[in-house]
Amino acid sequence: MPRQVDREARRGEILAAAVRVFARHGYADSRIEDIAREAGMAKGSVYLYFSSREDLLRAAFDGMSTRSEELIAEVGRHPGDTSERLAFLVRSVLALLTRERDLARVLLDVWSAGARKPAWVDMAAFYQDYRAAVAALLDARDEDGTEPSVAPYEHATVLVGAIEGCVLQWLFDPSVDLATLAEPIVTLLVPRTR
Amino acid sequence: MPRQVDREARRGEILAAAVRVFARHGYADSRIEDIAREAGMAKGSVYLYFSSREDLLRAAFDGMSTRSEELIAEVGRHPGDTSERLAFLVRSVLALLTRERDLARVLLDVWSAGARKPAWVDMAAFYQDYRAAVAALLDARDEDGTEPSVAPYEHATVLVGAIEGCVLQWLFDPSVDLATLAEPIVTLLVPRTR
Amino acid sequence: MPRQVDREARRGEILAAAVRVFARHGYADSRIEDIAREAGMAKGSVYLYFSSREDLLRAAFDGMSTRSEELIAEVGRHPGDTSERLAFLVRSVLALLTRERDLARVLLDVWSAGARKPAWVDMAAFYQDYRAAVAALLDARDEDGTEPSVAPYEHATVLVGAIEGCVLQWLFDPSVDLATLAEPIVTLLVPRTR
Amino acid sequence: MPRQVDREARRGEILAAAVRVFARHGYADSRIEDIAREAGMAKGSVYLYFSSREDLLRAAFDGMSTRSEELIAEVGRHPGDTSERLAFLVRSVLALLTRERDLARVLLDVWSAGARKPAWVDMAAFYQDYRAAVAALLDARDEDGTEPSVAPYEHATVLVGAIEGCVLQWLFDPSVDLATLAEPIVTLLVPRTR
DNA sequence: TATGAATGAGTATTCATTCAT
DNA sequence: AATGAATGAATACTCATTCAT
Repeated sequence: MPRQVDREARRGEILAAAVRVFARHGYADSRIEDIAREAGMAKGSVYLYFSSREDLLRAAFDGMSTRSEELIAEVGRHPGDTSERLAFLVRSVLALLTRERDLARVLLDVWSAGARKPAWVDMAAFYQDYRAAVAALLDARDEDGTEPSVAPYEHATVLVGAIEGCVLQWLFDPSVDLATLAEPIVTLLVPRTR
Repeated sequence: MPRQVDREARRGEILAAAVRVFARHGYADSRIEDIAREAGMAKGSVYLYFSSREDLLRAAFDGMSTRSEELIAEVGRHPGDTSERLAFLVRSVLALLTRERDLARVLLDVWSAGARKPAWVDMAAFYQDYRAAVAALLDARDEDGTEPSVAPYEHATVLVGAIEGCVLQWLFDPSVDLATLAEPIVTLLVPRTR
Repeated sequence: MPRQVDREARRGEILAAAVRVFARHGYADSRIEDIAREAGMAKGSVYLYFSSREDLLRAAFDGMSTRSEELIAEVGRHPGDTSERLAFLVRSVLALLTRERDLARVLLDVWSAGARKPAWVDMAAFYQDYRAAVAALLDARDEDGTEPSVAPYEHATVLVGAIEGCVLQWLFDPSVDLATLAEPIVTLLVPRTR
Repeated sequence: MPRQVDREARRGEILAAAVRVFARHGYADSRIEDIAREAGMAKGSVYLYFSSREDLLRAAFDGMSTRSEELIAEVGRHPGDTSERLAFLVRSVLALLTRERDLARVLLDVWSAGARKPAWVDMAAFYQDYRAAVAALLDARDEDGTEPSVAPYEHATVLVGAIEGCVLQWLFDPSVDLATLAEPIVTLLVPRTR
């Protein structure tokens, strides 16, 4: 019997290596061989777990999107009113990306690749869901009937945009302190519950 | 010097063709031959005006950044108080990108490539200048000494981020109406002058 | 020695599986893994019985050539005169290949590989022996001293060629009825004993 | 303007080089690089004229089949009765292959590849046409109403088979004198006109 | 014996760039 | 200036074979 292997664990190791390499050189300049070396194995072994180089990038995106969805689900269980929940979301997302800097850097490649291949990764759906979740929270806040100055869906678009746009700036320029930006975003874009 | 004029015009045609091709397939999947064909000339001729494929992407970015800088300069000459100037900036940027959709799509590739090669295109500097200009406007507004709830530079980061983040969402999903998002951004993030 | 018997049986199973796979996809497009799966075992196990992929093809050829030699030997024991013996040979060969269609299809690969590697499989010797056996039969018929219109060895070459050439056509086109071709070959190429 | 090139001539040179290389090592063991070197050019240049390695093999077959068809057409214009025409066909085919030994050696690869990929090269159709042409000649001979001992189509199959089968033996064993075999084949398989 | 995970040599193909005309 | 034929470096992926268990 051959060496017993935990396929999922092995897959995870390779993916983690790939994320590190993608973060370092960018997807376009990352060679399968680099990834294999980073994972401490031979080129061919990568293909036992991933069907192609592109498959690795997709898996990286899947990981991110899964985490995001978990985060959004967690927000629903967060104590406090909707303002507090939105604040929690903003802080959590930025904290997550600050922590997982490599994953965040890969975002740039995922964005670029995802925009061209809707069949490959449904970026549109991902952001639609994201906006919808935020809009639902914003809307809940207005149950009292007060008319907000900005419609919830547009407000959600701007809030989501501000998060992503701050991440973008941080990726280009590490002197931008991402974690610290949570408070300005909350202050400016999360309406206080009356 | 008619030769000189010709040369610039030819360069412009090629760059425009490149932008169309990049927008369609993405930089990674755009071949020099595609660009030459789109520009109605032979492959080799492209090299008489651009030194490499990457040079075309850089030129596309240069075009964008020049336009942005012009826009920012224009903002300074815009009549009205700082709130109106900021509103004008937001509207102008979004209108520009809505109009130049191809250029906007190339942004994804520029971001991705720019993040890896600081020497190639100084994305950090570009956004630093962008933020600085916005922060200056925000700061001007507070000359009276009132303490704003969010420091100007952070506020600028969030405002710039919101713009870029809304563009991002629009690029993935054309059902997001970019031009229309100007008002929510203005309402939410441009402080009204007292 | 039951172990020994087991071993031979196992080898036979694998070889049979290989022949089926080779017949289906051709040697060039047959993977060791396909053969192992067809034989109901793991890839590595194949190597316990055959030293390489090529070894399987050689073994397939060996099987065919052994059968052919048996057939030729049997012809010597066949009752009747030489005409009848030759007729029996033609019919037997064509019947054998009709029955073992998979083996026949592998012939194409064996021919192709065999022509390049004399050391690997001695195709030249095989056909030399084949022709010699047929020529001997043809010659025997002429013991009376009558001069035949075609020398025995050349006649044998044409007869063997006709058999192989009919097989070839049948392999390309199943609508060619191989078994039925035995009679035309016999009529045209096996001289009647006077 | 770039160097002027006769595309057809260049294609021909490369194909000729490919045939030499295929003849030497067999298709399976021929590298594109070997072919390029044999043709005195760089690897990439081969792809300016042929879309793939397989395309080269197909082109080799196309060349052969075109020549064969020309030969068959020529037979129709050959003076003499049908016996003489058939004899001419047999002699011409064997002379052609004797002359073009490299092309003949590639036959083995073409047979092997062609049998697996009907869409790629229609071997069945090629031999059907071949048989039909020969059968037509055999049939013409019987216009007087005499019943032949073997039906024309089967006779044609055997005659075509004998030719191919002799070629096969010659390919394995150069001591088989192919050109010389024309007479035995004619004597044995081409019915004399009464 | 049997297994199947791991290996890494091997190669077809692509395409940016060059340069002779 | 313009062309497009030629180049050859670069690389994803395959798969026969090995070997630890």
